[in-house]
Amino acid sequence: MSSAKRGRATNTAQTAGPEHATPNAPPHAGRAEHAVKVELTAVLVAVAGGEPRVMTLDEGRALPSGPFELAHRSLQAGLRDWVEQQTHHPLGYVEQLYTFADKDRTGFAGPDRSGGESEARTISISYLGLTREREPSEGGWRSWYDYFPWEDHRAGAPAVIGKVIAPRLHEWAQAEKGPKRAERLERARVTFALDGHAWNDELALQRYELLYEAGLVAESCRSGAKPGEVLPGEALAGRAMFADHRRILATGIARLRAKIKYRPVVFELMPPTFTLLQLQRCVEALAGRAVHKQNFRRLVEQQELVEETGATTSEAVGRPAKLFRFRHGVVAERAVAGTKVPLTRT
Amino acid sequence: MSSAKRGRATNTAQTAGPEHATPNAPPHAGRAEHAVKVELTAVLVAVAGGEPRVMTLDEGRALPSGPFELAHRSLQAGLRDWVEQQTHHPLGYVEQLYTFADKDRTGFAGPDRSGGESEARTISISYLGLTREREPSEGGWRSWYDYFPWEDHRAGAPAVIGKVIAPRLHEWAQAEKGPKRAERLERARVTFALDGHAWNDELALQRYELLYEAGLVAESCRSGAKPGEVLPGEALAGRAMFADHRRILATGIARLRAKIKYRPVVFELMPPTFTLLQLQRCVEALAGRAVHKQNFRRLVEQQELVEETGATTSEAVGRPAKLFRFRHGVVAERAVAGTKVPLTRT
DNA sequence: GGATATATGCTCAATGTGAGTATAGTTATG
DNA sequence: CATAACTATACTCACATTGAGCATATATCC
Repeated sequence: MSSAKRGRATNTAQTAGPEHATPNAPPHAGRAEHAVKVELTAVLVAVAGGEPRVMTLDEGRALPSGPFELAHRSLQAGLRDWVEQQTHHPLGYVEQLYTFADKDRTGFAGPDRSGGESEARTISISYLGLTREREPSEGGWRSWYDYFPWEDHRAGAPAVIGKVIAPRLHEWAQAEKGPKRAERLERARVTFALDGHAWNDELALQRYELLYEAGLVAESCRSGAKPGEVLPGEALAGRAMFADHRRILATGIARLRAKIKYRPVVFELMPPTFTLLQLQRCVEALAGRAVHKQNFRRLVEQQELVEETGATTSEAVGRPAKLFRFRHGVVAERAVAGTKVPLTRT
Repeated sequence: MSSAKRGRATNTAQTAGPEHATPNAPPHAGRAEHAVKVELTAVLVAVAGGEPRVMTLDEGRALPSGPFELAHRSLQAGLRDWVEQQTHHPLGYVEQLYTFADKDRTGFAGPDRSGGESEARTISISYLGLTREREPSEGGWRSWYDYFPWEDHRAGAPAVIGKVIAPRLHEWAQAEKGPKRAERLERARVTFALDGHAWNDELALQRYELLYEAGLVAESCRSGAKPGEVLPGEALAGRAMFADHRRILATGIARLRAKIKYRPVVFELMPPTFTLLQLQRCVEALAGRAVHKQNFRRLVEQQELVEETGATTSEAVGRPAKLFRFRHGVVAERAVAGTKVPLTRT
């Protein structure tokens, strides 16, 4: 066996053959490959002013992104390059979200959608990044509830769900019949907590996808809108984004909401010292729901994730609060173990 | 603005310009892109004979995989094509795992690693698939514990951990000093449950990565082995695989072990009817640890995921067991809610 | 000096969970 | 056919977790 036949990268062998007995030959070696474009996209999150913020470009219509290039050492390195170049904001904690390649979601054909002749495939690899805002109002940061107004349940369920979303999803379900109708109704009930179902903050992506399918967000009518579907009312839709960036944002929100419940990642979003209420507000901003104050403290303290600095603060009215900092040793341990969050039942 | 400028796919615009004010222009439009190869890889899992099996090719050295092609409608569709073509096994439940692109992990240069001049980038998108084995001993299926012998704790911690892994990881840690040594020791303790730490079955990937870094698996010495690292002893290593397929497999195992604890996916692996013990054995095979029998039944029943068929079976000795089937309605609901698994403390 | 607001400590009930005991219904074997 | 061996299934118990609420402490504001 020639050494040329086992190049370093997968699939470099150019000839098909019966050499399957070689220890390391990929089973499909020799087939022709097709190149596609690879796009890196970042959901960069910070919390400031009690709001969960996401870094955007182009007047809030796009997430930081750029093509994966040969010069990049790795996917993450490529992403860091793009984000730092586009936003001048350094990237801290980063984790991969999802890789999308749906044909009809990447495009953004409007009423005048141009022909699809040069149908190049684009694969979009998305990442979640966590950081702190540096200057008070650095450009580009927007509350993610601008894009998903129905996701903020900190002061109870938003009116838009009962007044607009529920009835229109109901119409959408009625457009089907039999088991398909029942299925649509059930999806709507579970994801939007209708008819007594409990609100599940981690279903942010499923909710967006449901609205997309039902034709209730602006992105629906770009290319995938089926005839007969309800068309979007701007009041409902929340802010739209370029291509499938809002879907990627929803994926990031869902992932982060799930993650804060079992891994101590809130730290990445907090200043060096903070009060327990600030920490709670941060969690509430992300989860989009209220947290039981006393139980939150109990949890944080019993997990030994924080320690007192000795100092106190009295920036607002009321009894001054102790300042805490994270215990980096414990945080590192727990990065692999568990952390939880106590919610309020109502 | 010309319609040519807003093609359907992301980044088709070829000229840079000041048109940032257009509603949908990607912020980096106009930059040159670089093509890379995209590889789809499947971790296809079944449970048979009380063992968790994974579908392999090439004498167990590779996972089913193939390049993403223009003809594929989507990433999943491409994956299904490849798997069905290579294994003749239909694919049921599928979920995306991770997208890898590390330069020094995709290759497999042995002692005679060929030059890296044509350094094409390969991105590898991996998926987890769940099915049932069809015929008794269809080719290609192997126990995943052949690849990760240290992961099977159903009959207690495997001897290899105490006898081989722990001492060699200790040596590896001693090669560093100061905080780095402490860090290595702590990683070893937490992931391999040394010094009284509890075994966490979901850390399969972290364990493999640790062994890889420590030079204790065969894959370590292909390209990334640093001088001064311990070299692999074959007894320890478990079965090796082509390129980074074993890492992908570890990712799949970790994901599946986490998933069965909160989502009813075991169903995909079970025959239409089964006894509760069979269901338990399936979960145990996946989790790699023993489950408390009575509590397992309590959990399964209280979650109303199964219903009696009315029939009983008496294939082995002992009191005949009732046969159950999954309640597909509830399963569909819970696909979004929760399911849990009671473990045994020891 | 209230009124008001936040901080913080403590109790309680309901539920979840790991574990053990007891009993029932089979097959294998002498 | 009695008994051993084994699996199925029911029930109990101790303890940890968790959602909720009450009580008290210490500030600011008017």
